[in-house]
Amino acid sequence: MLHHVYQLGETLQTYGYKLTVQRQTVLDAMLKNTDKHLSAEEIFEKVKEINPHIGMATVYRTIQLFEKIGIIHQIFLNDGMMRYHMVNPDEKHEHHHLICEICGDVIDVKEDMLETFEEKLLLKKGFIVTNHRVKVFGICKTCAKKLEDEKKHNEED
Amino acid sequence: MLHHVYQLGETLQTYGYKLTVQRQTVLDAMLKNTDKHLSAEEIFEKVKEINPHIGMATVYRTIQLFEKIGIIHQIFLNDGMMRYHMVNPDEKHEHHHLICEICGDVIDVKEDMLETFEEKLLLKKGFIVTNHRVKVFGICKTCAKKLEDEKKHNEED
DNA sequence: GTAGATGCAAAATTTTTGCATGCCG
DNA sequence: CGGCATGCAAAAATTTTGCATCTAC
Repeated sequence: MLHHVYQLGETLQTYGYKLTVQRQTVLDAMLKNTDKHLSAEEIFEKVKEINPHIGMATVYRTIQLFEKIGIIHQIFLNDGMMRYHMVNPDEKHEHHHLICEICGDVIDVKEDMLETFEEKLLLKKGFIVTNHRVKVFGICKTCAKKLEDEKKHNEED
Repeated sequence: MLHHVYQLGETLQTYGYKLTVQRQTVLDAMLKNTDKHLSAEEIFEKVKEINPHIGMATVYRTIQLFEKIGIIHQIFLNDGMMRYHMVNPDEKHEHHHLICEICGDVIDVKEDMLETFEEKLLLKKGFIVTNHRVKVFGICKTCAKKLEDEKKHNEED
Protein backbone atom coordinates (compact mmCIF):
# COMPACT_ATOMS: atom_id res chain seq x y z
CA MET A 1 0.00 0.00 0.00
CA LEU A 2 1.06 3.48 -0.81
CA HIS A 3 1.13 4.74 2.72
CA HIS A 4 3.91 2.38 3.61
CA VAL A 5 6.08 4.68 1.59
CA TYR A 6 5.59 7.11 4.42
CA GLN A 7 6.30 4.52 7.11
CA LEU A 8 3.78 6.26 9.30
CA GLY A 9 4.24 3.91 12.21
CA GLU A 10 7.97 4.39 12.35
CA THR A 11 7.73 8.14 11.88
CA LEU A 12 5.20 8.45 14.69
CA GLN A 13 7.24 6.19 16.93
CA THR A 14 10.32 8.33 16.39
CA TYR A 15 8.43 11.27 17.87
CA GLY A 16 6.79 9.21 20.61
CA TYR A 17 3.32 9.07 19.08
CA LYS A 18 1.12 6.03 18.53
CA LEU A 19 -0.08 4.64 15.24
CA THR A 20 -3.87 4.58 15.31
CA VAL A 21 -6.56 3.64 12.81
CA GLN A 22 -7.60 7.29 12.70
CA ARG A 23 -4.13 8.58 11.82
CA GLN A 24 -3.67 5.90 9.19
CA THR A 25 -7.05 6.81 7.70
CA VAL A 26 -6.24 10.51 7.48
CA LEU A 27 -2.97 9.65 5.77
CA ASP A 28 -4.75 7.31 3.34
CA ALA A 29 -7.31 10.00 2.51
CA MET A 30 -4.54 12.48 1.79
CA LEU A 31 -2.54 9.99 -0.27
CA LYS A 32 -5.59 9.45 -2.47
CA ASN A 33 -5.62 13.15 -3.20
CA THR A 34 -2.01 14.18 -3.63
CA ASP A 35 -3.04 16.22 -6.65
CA LYS A 36 -5.40 18.39 -4.60
CA HIS A 37 -5.09 20.95 -1.87
CA LEU A 38 -7.68 19.85 0.67
CA SER A 39 -9.22 21.89 3.47
CA ALA A 40 -9.75 20.39 6.93
CA GLU A 41 -13.44 20.00 6.11
CA GLU A 42 -12.64 18.21 2.85
CA ILE A 43 -10.18 15.90 4.57
CA PHE A 44 -12.89 15.12 7.12
CA GLU A 45 -15.29 14.20 4.30
CA LYS A 46 -12.77 11.89 2.63
CA VAL A 47 -11.98 10.31 5.99
CA LYS A 48 -15.66 9.71 6.71
CA GLU A 49 -16.00 7.91 3.38
CA ILE A 50 -13.42 5.43 4.59
CA ASN A 51 -14.48 5.30 8.24
CA PRO A 52 -17.61 7.25 9.25
CA HIS A 53 -16.85 6.83 12.93
CA ILE A 54 -13.92 9.21 12.99
CA GLY A 55 -14.63 12.65 14.43
CA MET A 56 -13.74 16.12 13.23
CA ALA A 57 -11.69 16.88 16.34
CA THR A 58 -9.47 13.91 15.60
CA VAL A 59 -9.00 15.10 12.03
CA TYR A 60 -7.92 18.51 13.30
CA ARG A 61 -5.59 16.97 15.86
CA THR A 62 -4.14 14.68 13.22
CA ILE A 63 -3.60 17.48 10.72
CA GLN A 64 -1.73 19.45 13.36
CA LEU A 65 0.35 16.40 14.22
CA PHE A 66 1.15 15.65 10.58
CA GLU A 67 2.20 19.25 10.05
CA LYS A 68 4.42 19.12 13.11
CA ILE A 69 6.20 15.96 12.00
CA GLY A 70 6.47 17.35 8.49
CA ILE A 71 4.46 14.93 6.37
CA ILE A 72 1.93 17.53 5.26
CA HIS A 73 2.15 21.24 4.58
CA GLN A 74 -0.32 23.97 5.09
CA ILE A 75 -1.06 26.58 2.46
CA PHE A 76 -3.43 29.50 2.30
CA LEU A 77 -4.59 29.93 -1.29
CA ASN A 78 -6.56 33.12 -0.58
CA ASP A 79 -9.91 31.38 -0.80
CA GLY A 80 -10.83 31.80 2.83
CA MET A 81 -9.51 28.63 4.42
CA MET A 82 -6.30 26.75 5.11
CA ARG A 83 -5.52 23.91 2.76
CA TYR A 84 -3.19 20.96 3.15
CA HIS A 85 -1.17 18.65 0.94
CA MET A 86 1.29 15.81 1.29
CA VAL A 87 4.97 16.54 1.38
CA ASN A 88 7.04 14.55 -1.06
CA PRO A 89 9.90 13.24 1.09
CA ASP A 90 12.24 13.50 -1.89
CA GLU A 91 11.74 17.25 -2.10
CA LYS A 92 14.31 19.26 -0.22
CA HIS A 93 11.94 22.22 0.01
CA GLU A 94 8.30 23.05 -0.60
CA HIS A 95 7.08 23.22 -4.15
CA HIS A 96 5.74 26.43 -5.59
CA HIS A 97 2.12 27.22 -6.38
CA LEU A 98 1.19 29.02 -9.58
CA ILE A 99 -2.32 30.44 -9.28
CA CYS A 100 -4.01 31.42 -12.54
CA GLU A 101 -6.01 34.59 -12.05
CA ILE A 102 -8.27 33.71 -14.96
CA CYS A 103 -9.29 30.08 -14.49
CA GLY A 104 -8.30 29.74 -10.83
CA ASP A 105 -6.24 26.64 -11.50
CA VAL A 106 -3.42 25.88 -9.08
CA ILE A 107 -0.30 24.44 -10.67
CA ASP A 108 2.37 22.79 -8.55
CA VAL A 109 5.97 23.41 -9.56
CA LYS A 110 8.45 21.03 -8.08
CA GLU A 111 11.58 22.54 -9.53
CA ASP A 112 13.29 24.96 -7.19
CA MET A 113 14.44 27.68 -9.63
CA LEU A 114 15.23 29.91 -6.67
CA GLU A 115 18.97 29.33 -6.49
CA THR A 116 19.71 32.85 -7.72
CA PHE A 117 17.20 34.34 -5.31
CA GLU A 118 18.67 32.50 -2.35
CA GLU A 119 22.17 33.58 -3.27
CA LYS A 120 21.02 37.18 -3.43
CA LEU A 121 19.35 36.93 -0.02
CA LEU A 122 22.52 35.60 1.53
CA LEU A 123 24.69 38.21 -0.17
CA LYS A 124 22.47 41.24 0.36
CA LYS A 125 20.69 40.39 3.62
CA GLY A 126 22.91 37.79 5.26
CA PHE A 127 19.85 35.54 5.51
CA ILE A 128 20.42 31.78 5.37
CA VAL A 129 17.46 30.13 3.63
CA THR A 130 16.19 26.80 4.90
CA ASN A 131 12.80 26.74 3.20
CA HIS A 132 10.44 28.94 1.21
CA ARG A 133 6.77 29.18 0.44
CA VAL A 134 6.03 30.77 -2.91
CA LYS A 135 2.70 31.67 -4.44
CA VAL A 136 2.81 33.13 -7.93
CA PHE A 137 -0.18 34.87 -9.42
CA GLY A 138 -0.58 35.28 -13.16
CA ILE A 139 -1.88 33.72 -16.33
CA CYS A 140 -1.46 30.01 -17.03
CA LYS A 141 -0.35 28.62 -20.37
CA THR A 142 -3.87 27.51 -21.37
CA CYS A 143 -5.49 30.84 -20.58
CA ALA A 144 -2.66 32.75 -22.25
CA LYS A 145 -3.23 30.72 -25.39
CA LYS A 146 -6.99 31.30 -25.28
CA LEU A 147 -6.45 35.02 -24.92
CA GLU A 148 -4.10 35.04 -27.90
CA ASP A 149 -6.53 33.03 -30.02
CA GLU A 150 -9.37 35.39 -29.16
CA LYS A 151 -7.20 38.34 -30.06
CA LYS A 152 -6.35 36.78 -33.44
CA HIS A 153 -10.00 35.93 -34.02
CA ASN A 154 -11.05 39.52 -33.35
CA GLU A 155 -8.40 40.87 -35.69
CA GLU A 156 -9.67 38.67 -38.51
CA ASP A 157 -13.21 40.11 -38.26
CA MET B 1 -0.72 64.26 7.19
CA LEU B 2 0.77 61.02 6.01
CA HIS B 3 -2.44 59.48 4.82
CA HIS B 4 -2.80 62.15 2.18
CA VAL B 5 -0.05 60.31 0.40
CA TYR B 6 -2.62 57.62 -0.19
CA GLN B 7 -5.29 60.07 -1.36
CA LEU B 8 -7.85 57.81 0.27
CA GLY B 9 -10.79 59.96 -0.79
CA GLU B 10 -9.85 59.93 -4.44
CA THR B 11 -9.03 56.22 -4.44
CA LEU B 12 -12.36 55.37 -2.86
CA GLN B 13 -14.20 57.68 -5.23
CA THR B 14 -12.61 55.98 -8.22
CA TYR B 15 -14.21 52.73 -7.12
CA GLY B 16 -17.53 54.34 -6.14
CA TYR B 17 -16.99 54.17 -2.38
CA LYS B 18 -17.40 56.94 0.16
CA LEU B 19 -14.75 58.43 2.39
CA THR B 20 -15.88 58.00 6.00
CA VAL B 21 -14.36 58.80 9.37
CA GLN B 22 -14.12 55.06 10.03
CA ARG B 23 -12.16 54.29 6.86
CA GLN B 24 -9.85 57.22 7.44
CA THR B 25 -9.25 56.01 10.99
CA VAL B 26 -8.37 52.47 9.92
CA LEU B 27 -5.95 53.89 7.37
CA ASP B 28 -4.39 56.18 10.00
CA ALA B 29 -3.99 53.26 12.39
CA MET B 30 -2.26 51.23 9.71
CA LEU B 31 -0.03 54.10 8.64
CA LYS B 32 1.17 54.46 12.22
CA ASN B 33 2.29 50.83 12.09
CA THR B 34 3.79 50.35 8.66
CA ASP B 35 6.65 48.44 10.30
CA LYS B 36 4.30 45.82 11.73
CA HIS B 37 2.07 43.08 10.42
CA LEU B 38 -1.17 43.64 12.28
CA SER B 39 -4.02 41.18 12.76
CA ALA B 40 -7.65 42.28 12.44
CA GLU B 41 -7.92 42.30 16.21
CA GLU B 42 -4.79 44.44 16.56
CA ILE B 43 -6.04 46.88 13.94
CA PHE B 44 -9.30 47.10 15.89
CA GLU B 45 -7.38 47.93 19.08
CA LYS B 46 -5.36 50.68 17.37
CA VAL B 47 -8.55 52.06 15.83
CA LYS B 48 -10.30 52.14 19.20
CA GLU B 49 -7.42 54.15 20.65
CA ILE B 50 -8.17 56.85 18.08
CA ASN B 51 -11.97 56.51 18.08
CA PRO B 52 -13.55 54.11 20.58
CA HIS B 53 -16.91 54.32 18.89
CA ILE B 54 -15.89 52.31 15.80
CA GLY B 55 -17.05 48.71 15.75
CA MET B 56 -15.26 45.49 14.91
CA ALA B 57 -17.59 44.74 11.98
CA THR B 58 -16.60 48.03 10.38
CA VAL B 59 -12.95 47.21 10.82
CA TYR B 60 -13.46 43.86 9.10
CA ARG B 61 -15.44 45.45 6.27
CA THR B 62 -12.79 48.15 5.88
CA ILE B 63 -9.94 45.66 5.81
CA GLN B 64 -11.73 43.72 3.05
CA LEU B 65 -12.33 46.93 1.13
CA PHE B 66 -8.73 48.06 1.48
CA GLU B 67 -7.53 44.69 0.24
CA LYS B 68 -9.85 44.86 -2.73
CA ILE B 69 -8.66 48.31 -3.78
CA GLY B 70 -5.09 47.27 -3.18
CA ILE B 71 -3.89 49.57 -0.42
CA ILE B 72 -3.23 46.77 2.03
CA HIS B 73 -2.10 43.19 1.66
CA GLN B 74 -2.93 40.12 3.61
CA ILE B 75 -0.31 37.66 4.78
CA PHE B 76 -0.45 34.49 6.81
CA LEU B 77 2.73 34.23 8.87
CA ASN B 78 1.90 30.77 10.24
CA ASP B 79 1.02 32.08 13.67
CA GLY B 80 -2.66 31.24 13.44
CA MET B 81 -4.18 34.40 12.09
CA MET B 82 -4.20 36.60 9.00
CA ARG B 83 -2.09 39.71 9.22
CA TYR B 84 -2.18 42.89 7.19
CA HIS B 85 0.19 45.62 6.11
CA MET B 86 0.19 48.73 3.96
CA VAL B 87 1.17 48.46 0.32
CA ASN B 88 3.82 50.87 -0.80
CA PRO B 89 2.32 52.39 -3.97
CA ASP B 90 5.82 52.63 -5.48
CA GLU B 91 6.24 48.86 -5.35
CA LYS B 92 5.30 47.06 -8.52
CA HIS B 93 4.79 43.80 -6.68
CA GLU B 94 4.53 42.55 -3.13
CA HIS B 95 7.63 42.55 -0.99
CA HIS B 96 9.03 39.35 0.39
CA HIS B 97 8.96 38.19 3.99
CA LEU B 98 11.96 36.57 5.58
CA ILE B 99 10.96 34.71 8.72
CA CYS B 100 13.74 33.83 11.13
CA GLU B 101 13.14 30.40 12.61
CA ILE B 102 15.25 31.23 15.65
CA CYS B 103 14.11 34.66 16.85
CA GLY B 104 10.81 34.79 14.94
CA ASP B 105 11.61 38.17 13.45
CA VAL B 106 9.94 39.06 10.15
CA ILE B 107 12.10 41.01 7.73
CA ASP B 108 10.56 42.79 4.76
CA VAL B 109 12.53 42.69 1.51
CA LYS B 110 11.46 45.26 -1.03
CA GLU B 111 13.83 44.27 -3.78
CA ASP B 112 12.31 41.87 -6.30
CA MET B 113 15.28 39.53 -6.98
CA LEU B 114 12.93 37.15 -8.76
CA GLU B 115 13.64 38.18 -12.34
CA THR B 116 15.45 34.91 -13.06
CA PHE B 117 12.67 32.89 -11.44
CA GLU B 118 9.98 34.61 -13.50
CA GLU B 119 11.92 34.05 -16.70
CA LYS B 120 12.20 30.36 -15.89
CA LEU B 121 8.49 30.08 -15.17
CA LEU B 122 7.66 31.62 -18.52
CA LEU B 123 10.16 29.46 -20.37
CA LYS B 124 9.45 26.15 -18.68
CA LYS B 125 5.77 26.48 -17.75
CA GLY B 126 4.44 29.16 -20.08
CA PHE B 127 3.15 31.00 -17.02
CA ILE B 128 2.97 34.78 -17.16
CA VAL B 129 3.67 36.22 -13.72
CA THR B 130 1.72 39.25 -12.54
CA ASN B 131 2.46 39.06 -8.82
CA HIS B 132 4.02 36.80 -6.23
CA ARG B 133 3.85 36.19 -2.52
CA VAL B 134 7.04 34.83 -1.05
CA LYS B 135 7.78 33.68 2.45
CA VAL B 136 11.30 32.57 3.18
CA PHE B 137 12.17 30.63 6.30
CA GLY B 138 15.69 30.49 7.64
CA ILE B 139 18.21 32.16 9.90
CA CYS B 140 18.53 35.93 10.04
CA LYS B 141 21.88 37.74 10.01
CA THR B 142 21.78 38.48 13.75
CA CYS B 143 21.00 34.91 14.77
CA ALA B 144 23.56 33.52 12.33
CA LYS B 145 26.19 35.73 13.92
CA LYS B 146 25.18 34.67 17.44
CA LEU B 147 25.42 31.03 16.46
CA GLU B 148 28.86 31.56 15.02
CA ASP B 149 30.04 33.42 18.12
CA GLU B 150 28.75 30.65 20.36
CA LYS B 151 30.52 28.08 18.25
CA LYS B 152 33.80 30.01 18.50
CA HIS B 153 33.30 30.43 22.22
CA ASN B 154 32.77 26.70 22.69
CA GLU B 155 35.83 25.86 20.65
CA GLU B 156 37.96 28.13 22.86
CA ASP B 157 36.92 26.24 26.01
C1' DG C 1 -32.65 63.02 -0.99
C1' DT C 2 -30.60 58.63 -1.63
C1' DA C 3 -27.46 55.07 -1.97
C1' DG C 4 -24.03 53.42 0.49
C1' DA C 5 -21.92 52.90 5.34
C1' DT C 6 -22.21 51.95 10.20
C1' DG C 7 -23.23 49.82 14.81
C1' DC C 8 -25.01 46.42 17.25
C1' DA C 9 -26.24 41.94 18.03
C1' DA C 10 -27.08 37.64 16.32
C1' DA C 11 -25.57 33.96 13.34
C1' DA C 12 -22.35 31.29 10.88
C1' DT C 13 -17.71 29.38 10.64
C1' DT C 14 -13.72 27.44 12.09
C1' DT C 15 -10.89 25.52 15.59
C1' DT C 16 -9.86 24.12 20.31
C1' DT C 17 -10.67 21.88 24.65
C1' DG C 18 -12.48 19.03 28.77
C1' DC C 19 -13.40 14.72 30.10
C1' DA C 20 -14.92 9.99 30.22
C1' DT C 21 -13.79 6.03 27.63
C1' DG C 22 -10.97 3.30 24.48
C1' DC C 23 -6.97 1.13 22.78
C1' DC C 24 -1.82 0.95 21.33
C1' DG C 25 2.48 -0.60 22.74
C1' DC D 1 -1.72 -2.10 32.45
C1' DG D 2 -0.62 2.82 31.85
C1' DG D 3 -0.69 6.61 29.26
C1' DC D 4 -1.60 8.50 25.00
C1' DA D 5 -5.60 9.00 21.68
C1' DT D 6 -10.41 9.45 20.62
C1' DG D 7 -15.34 10.94 20.46
C1' DC D 8 -18.55 13.83 21.77
C1' DA D 9 -20.23 18.03 23.06
C1' DA D 10 -19.42 22.34 24.68
C1' DA D 11 -16.60 26.41 24.42
C1' DA D 12 -13.68 29.63 22.21
C1' DA D 13 -12.26 32.30 18.50
C1' DT D 14 -12.96 34.39 14.16
C1' DT D 15 -15.68 36.36 10.60
C1' DT D 16 -20.06 37.46 8.36
C1' DT D 17 -24.66 39.22 8.11
C1' DG D 18 -29.39 41.45 8.96
C1' DC D 19 -31.43 45.48 9.83
C1' DA D 20 -32.52 49.95 11.64
C1' DT D 21 -30.19 54.17 11.60
C1' DC D 22 -27.00 57.43 9.93
C1' DT D 23 -24.26 60.23 6.70
C1' DA D 24 -21.38 61.48 2.61
C1' DC D 25 -22.02 63.31 -1.60
